[in-house]
Amino acid sequence: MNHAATTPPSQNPPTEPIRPVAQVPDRPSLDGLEDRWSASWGEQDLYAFDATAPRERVFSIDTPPPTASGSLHIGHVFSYTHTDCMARYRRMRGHEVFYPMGWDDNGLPTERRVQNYYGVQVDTSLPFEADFTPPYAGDVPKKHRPTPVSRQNFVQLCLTLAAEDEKSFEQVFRYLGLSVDWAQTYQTISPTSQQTSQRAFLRQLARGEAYQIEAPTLWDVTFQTAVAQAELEDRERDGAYHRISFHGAEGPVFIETTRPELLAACVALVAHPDDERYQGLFGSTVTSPVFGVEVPVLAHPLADPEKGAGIAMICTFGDTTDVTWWRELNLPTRTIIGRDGRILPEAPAAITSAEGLAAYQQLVGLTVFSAQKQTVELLQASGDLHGEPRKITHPVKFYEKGDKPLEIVSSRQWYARNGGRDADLREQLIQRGRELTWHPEFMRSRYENWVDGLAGDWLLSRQRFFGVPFPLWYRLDEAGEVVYDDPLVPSEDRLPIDPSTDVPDGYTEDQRGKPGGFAGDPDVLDTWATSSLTPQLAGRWERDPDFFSRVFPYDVRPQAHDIIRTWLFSTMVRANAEHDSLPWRHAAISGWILDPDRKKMSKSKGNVVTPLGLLQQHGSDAVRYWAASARLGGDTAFDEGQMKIGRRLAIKLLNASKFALSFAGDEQVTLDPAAVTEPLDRAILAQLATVVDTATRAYENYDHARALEVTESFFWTFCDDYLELVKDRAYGSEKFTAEATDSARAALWLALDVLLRLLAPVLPFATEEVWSWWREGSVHRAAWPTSQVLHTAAGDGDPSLVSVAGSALAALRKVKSEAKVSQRTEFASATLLLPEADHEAVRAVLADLRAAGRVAGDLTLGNGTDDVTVDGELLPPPPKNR
RNA sequence: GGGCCUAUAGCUCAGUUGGUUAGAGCGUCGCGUUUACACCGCGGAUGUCGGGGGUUCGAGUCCCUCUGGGCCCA
Repeated sequence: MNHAATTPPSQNPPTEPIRPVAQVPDRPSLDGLEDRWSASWGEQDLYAFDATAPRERVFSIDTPPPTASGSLHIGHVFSYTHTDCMARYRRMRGHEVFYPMGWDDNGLPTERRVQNYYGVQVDTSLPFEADFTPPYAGDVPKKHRPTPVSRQNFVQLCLTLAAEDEKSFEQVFRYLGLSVDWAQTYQTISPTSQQTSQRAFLRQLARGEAYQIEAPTLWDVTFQTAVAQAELEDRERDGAYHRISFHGAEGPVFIETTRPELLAACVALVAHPDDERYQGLFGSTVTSPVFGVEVPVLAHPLADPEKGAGIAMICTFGDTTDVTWWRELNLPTRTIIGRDGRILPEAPAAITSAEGLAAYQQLVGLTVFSAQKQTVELLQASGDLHGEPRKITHPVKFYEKGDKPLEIVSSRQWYARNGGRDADLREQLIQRGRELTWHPEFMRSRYENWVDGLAGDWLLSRQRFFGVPFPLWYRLDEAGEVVYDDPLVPSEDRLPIDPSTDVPDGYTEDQRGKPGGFAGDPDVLDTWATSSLTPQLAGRWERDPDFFSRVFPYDVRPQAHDIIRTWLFSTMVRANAEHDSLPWRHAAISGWILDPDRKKMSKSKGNVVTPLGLLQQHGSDAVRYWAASARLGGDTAFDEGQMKIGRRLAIKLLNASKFALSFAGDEQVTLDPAAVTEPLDRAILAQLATVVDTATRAYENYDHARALEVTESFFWTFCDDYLELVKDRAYGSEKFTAEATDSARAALWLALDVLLRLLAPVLPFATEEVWSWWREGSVHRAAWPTSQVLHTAAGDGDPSLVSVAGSALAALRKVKSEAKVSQRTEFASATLLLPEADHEAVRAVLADLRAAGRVAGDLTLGNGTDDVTVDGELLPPPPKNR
């Protein structure tokens, strides 16, 4: 583990100016703090990044850009709070924090939202309409048939809606109190991002990392686009094994398949080379039923003897195993499924018999689903379907955003090397993963697991409308056919370009689409191809080299674990290739929010809790408290109870602060360690010194939850025991000397000063509010506390005094509680029974105990156990007021 | 099938490199309107640390194994 703590740039003791007179409200309240302080921070540019800071003083964050055209959910609030706690801690440590925000408005989610919001659909054949008004805006009736619009109009709608969504996101994040520098915002679709993305692609192309190839490709028939491995997910689906007979020289050969509709696309049968049942068949041929195509029987180790009949038909293409077989066994291609998911009009050339062609005609134009039914009927008619289909459930590959099973079609696509076909590169990327410090550590195995399992290179091209275009054109030969081999590439200074409107050098617009002319690449880049460049986008790569050198490689990438295989991995691939470096030093991986049933929270569950509503209901500090209570990597229950606790903590902080500051009256609060003379006061500060050290160590180790826990737990002891014990003394009761009173006040103020700083990252609003009562400037630009001042004040004070005194106080309270009388009831006299070893400690705080326990007469000590008890005489309870 | 995480009070979770009698908050029950705080305070009760085995003077903690939950990959 890499625990190397960053050397703090400044370790000055706190010197932030103290106001001459503290202004404490009569009734402190959390209400309205979010609006007031977020506005104030904005006006002051409190979180502005100073781009002149030297790299070693910069702490840079590669913030996840939320998908602008979705909606923020509670998971965003959760993980962004983790990041913000880090950012605020680092800022207080004296780092210049680079904390940008991005909006991921590029890609399919935006397309989908625009379609649904405006009730439109792209028709690429339509021309641009300058004054186009969409038929609806968010109020599309159910029965509305999408209005066709041109691609350019559609893109404009995407940009318009994304901009609106971004505004509302920013509002939520400001309300949440994220200390983002809002001047550093970027969008993944902006011209600058397109330029960066296209530039990076051209570099990949120049280095030979990007290439195009005609190959079987996973295809989503709904979205009409190719899909990459990283976007796949398996879903359990019902299916059925159909037992089908092929006709061999020695009699029928039975295979079992879940996809009988692909029979016309069958190119071979395959069994495991060791499978004794089929030894005699290897090398022979059989004829497919219904279509009458002769196919070979082959051996391949991927054939699973346990599965079905142990012999399978290979079709082009039913699944990824078919693709492997097809490639490794050099099989022909017989495509029957089109890109719309329907059976193609043209039968494969291998089907030659009249019966076969007639049968194929019955399938043409059918969906996969209907084609299956039809094929089954054909098989039944020919007597080649045996028995009832045997129902099973099996994993089927889906596009993660789609709802129809993926098909595999052969198509020309762009790919980028990512180690999927290259053991050296793969090893290099795994090594990069080991250079990265993961929080928590075990998340690295997710990464390695993914890299190890890569099945091929990164599919870059998408057949969509809204996205970053490929910055390429192709020559058209004399027949008007596209010449793919030698794309026309723009120089980098022309970027960004749109090949559908821009013209390659040496050509004119009127040559577009003409024989001997050119054609633009119609595709857009995978959104991850742009999102993998967030360090470069936010860091102004190639646009401002000085700026870039101050932020890159970044200090930390915060994100959730579900996108390790996509965002994290692809960013590693790009940085490794382009910069020969890690993109960041640390990866801080947040867990997920689970609903009370321990399931991942999702919109489809109909959970209508909006983040803003939640923040308004409980207060931002309260919600942040809930989020910050969870350590990195831990999946966490959505728990409003925890938010209520956070709210109480924030309120308690206001009230305890008011109490401590009230003792100054019209005098200036002082932070004078020398004034702390009483043993109990020194004890509490000694304990707080340990808290500071522990919390600091925790933050250095990206463990905000531990820092909060130790601080919070101290704070409650501080309030419940310490404040009660010193109350009388701090008020200046005549039972105490002026020096003793001053000691209590000094300790309270010193403790408050430190506590506000410790809690500032988690509770930015309440701490800023209190800070403003008595300090100049913002607590969020104040120095993180060190234990030094506290040690000075505590001297040789024994921190264990606090707990000894606390349990003695609890024993006194318990007597009253059990006697069912008010805590104001006085003891005539009392004896504390506790271990003799503790007597000396308790004697040191006896006066405070007498006051807090309201012992009118003597308070003496006797021998007892750790479980402190009291032998005492209570006076009659005081009369009830009012 | 391979891998990762997780199992501690009714609930949510802490428990450092093994070290007496296992903690916190919530909830619950009882009491209390005390001039920081009723968005409050005080006090009480609550556990075979998932099961089994092992290492050790000593295991919630380390090892093995079984079981449950969650996730990633195939």
